[in-house]
Amino acid sequence: MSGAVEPGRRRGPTQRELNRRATRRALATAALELFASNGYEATTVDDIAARAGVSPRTFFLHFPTKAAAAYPDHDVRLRRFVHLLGDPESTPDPVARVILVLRTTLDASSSTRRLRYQLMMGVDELRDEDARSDRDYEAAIAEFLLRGWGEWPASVEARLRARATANAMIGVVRAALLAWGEDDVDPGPAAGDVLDRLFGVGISRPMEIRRARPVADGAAGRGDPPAADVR
Amino acid sequence: MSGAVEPGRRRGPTQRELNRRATRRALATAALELFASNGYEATTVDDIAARAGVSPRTFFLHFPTKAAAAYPDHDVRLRRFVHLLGDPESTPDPVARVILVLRTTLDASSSTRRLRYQLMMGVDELRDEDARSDRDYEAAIAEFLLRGWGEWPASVEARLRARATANAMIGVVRAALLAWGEDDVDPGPAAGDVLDRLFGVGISRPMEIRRARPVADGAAGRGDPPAADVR
DNA sequence: TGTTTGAATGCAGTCGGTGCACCGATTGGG
DNA sequence: CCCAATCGGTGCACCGACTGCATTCAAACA
Repeated sequence: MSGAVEPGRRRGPTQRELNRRATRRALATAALELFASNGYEATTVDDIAARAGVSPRTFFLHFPTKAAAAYPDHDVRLRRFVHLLGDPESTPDPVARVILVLRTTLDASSSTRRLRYQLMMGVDELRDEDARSDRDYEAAIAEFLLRGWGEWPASVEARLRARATANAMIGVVRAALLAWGEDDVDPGPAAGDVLDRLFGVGISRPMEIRRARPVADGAAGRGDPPAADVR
Repeated sequence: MSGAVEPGRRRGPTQRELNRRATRRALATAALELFASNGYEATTVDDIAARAGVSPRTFFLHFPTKAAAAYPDHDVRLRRFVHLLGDPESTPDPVARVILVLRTTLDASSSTRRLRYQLMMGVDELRDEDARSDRDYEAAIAEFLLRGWGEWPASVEARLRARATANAMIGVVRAALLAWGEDDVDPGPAAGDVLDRLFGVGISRPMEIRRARPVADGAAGRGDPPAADVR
């Protein structure tokens, strides 16, 4: 009865892990609330820790910087994104696929999320954090493109092409998100259309995202990611 | 004889201004040397100030952050860039013009500059600073495009289009610069070619840059900018 | 010459972030 | 069921970036 791991029966997270996640979550929400109400600069890490009911030292056990607390689920989203991208072998045109996924990812935009986004973009340090996260997306896209083009390992030219393409795409997405924040332009279609025109791809409509099957790479997948979300 | 500013006769900078520039320069070079020899993190602001022979407090009179000292001439370069862009009225296709200018700007790449660039890109905080400066270029390009398109003031769609275009371009340039840093790919042609393909523009060769005439907007120009430089 | 300006300074203090030693609860093994 | 290892959380001392404020001194100017 001690926990032999039967295959197919997933062993739940330990109590320690649960507690850990709880404090992390508490810190993240406390941070967000304080950022929203008092402003980013006016909020000290001590404030956040106090509100979350933990020691200040603990904060840095969960987030490397104050700014990072504003993007608590970056890695989850990134994983989700890569996951949506899926297997490069399966797509005839990797570029089109990336555009599709980007459009889809951007299509879920709630108004509270918009407020949060506006808040972030108004603070230099958080914009930096955002740009930093973009680099991860860029890397993911570039790698996907290279694999999709059958260039792996990649030549110098192919790497340049892939990165340039990825960066250009990210750039368009940034613009769309900015427009979303400032003028309430729906970022999904906006980015999608511009990307289509730029890369000469045919019309691409958002894909179905509910219950996407995990990619078949055998790794211990953490279950199906929930619906996509804005960035 | 008090200072009636005769037109055509430019009044030299005051002694104070010269001193100021001197200390600023001393700080910048001290910073760069220390960053290069000891690494960015290992270098304290006090070190920089000491090497520049100036009080630590003075550092922050010239640069807002430690990282900013690594990009002491950002505004000069930006001005130069805008200046090269020139009058939007004069160009049939603003996009082509931007590409031309970008290519030209990137074409001047020295090997010491490359070392410096590699150094920068290896440090997260300096990459952030770099990304921050990119935002200024993006804004400049976007505005130029809008004016060139005759969209001023701009509609929401036009703004999105302009910003998306500008961001995409900057993205390609980033990729080219990265390739330059990692694989010694000449960034000017690399970025130019990709941009040409992406935006469907005809072949664009680097423009003549020596002694470009100042833009005729009457403002007290600080004289002709010297030859263009990498970013 | 005398007054004003403003760059540079010194000082005290805030805040973000780290290394370290330690505590105490969960965990897993016997 | 108990013991030992583990590991998240804590307190403390500390560093370095950055700021506000009052002061100084040389350049600018009338």
